[in-house]
Amino acid sequence: MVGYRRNKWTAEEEGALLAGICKHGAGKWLNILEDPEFRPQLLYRSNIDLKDKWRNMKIKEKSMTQTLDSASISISPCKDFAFSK
Amino acid sequence: MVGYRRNKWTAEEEGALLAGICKHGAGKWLNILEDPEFRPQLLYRSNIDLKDKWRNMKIKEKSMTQTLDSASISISPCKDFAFSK
DNA sequence: CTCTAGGGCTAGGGTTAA
DNA sequence: TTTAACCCTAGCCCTAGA
Repeated sequence: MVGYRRNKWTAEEEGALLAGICKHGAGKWLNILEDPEFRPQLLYRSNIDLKDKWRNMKIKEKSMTQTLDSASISISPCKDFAFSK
Repeated sequence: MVGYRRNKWTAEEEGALLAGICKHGAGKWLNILEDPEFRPQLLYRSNIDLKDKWRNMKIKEKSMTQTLDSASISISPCKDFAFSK
């Protein structure tokens, strides 16, 4: 379509997504979107966008795993986020 | 949820569902499931699964209808199945 | 309470822009 | 060629009403 452009994810959006996953769980995309805690940062994203982004982030992480393993480093997806239950 | 996987329908399962519908009628999902004639092929399906699959099959058929119409072809859902009343 | 009907949402394969 | 972003839709969930 004319004027169409891809919308790249910002660091802020990624942070809101990760925090949302930690709070609601992966797969609860609409819950994350509707949470007042994350909605402001994710206004221009759909639940499908969240799902697709999480998949891409997991792929990226997986491609880094071997490097991290060899350095004895492990990642905890939620350790950097504080949120209300 | 953890460990969750999609369960794609096999040709055998679809055949059992169609034969079950021809024998018991669409909507009689539990009757179909409990029929010894079809239960073996549908062991890992719920009555809700049957309902959802039938809906999807109807959607597929509808999307083919125009093509078939233009070729003057009609489909009889039960013609390929023999069963005991 | 159980079962079905139909709307709603997700998972994963597929496609495309860059 | 690679891949993040986006599309398609079968499969699964939620729940009102019978």
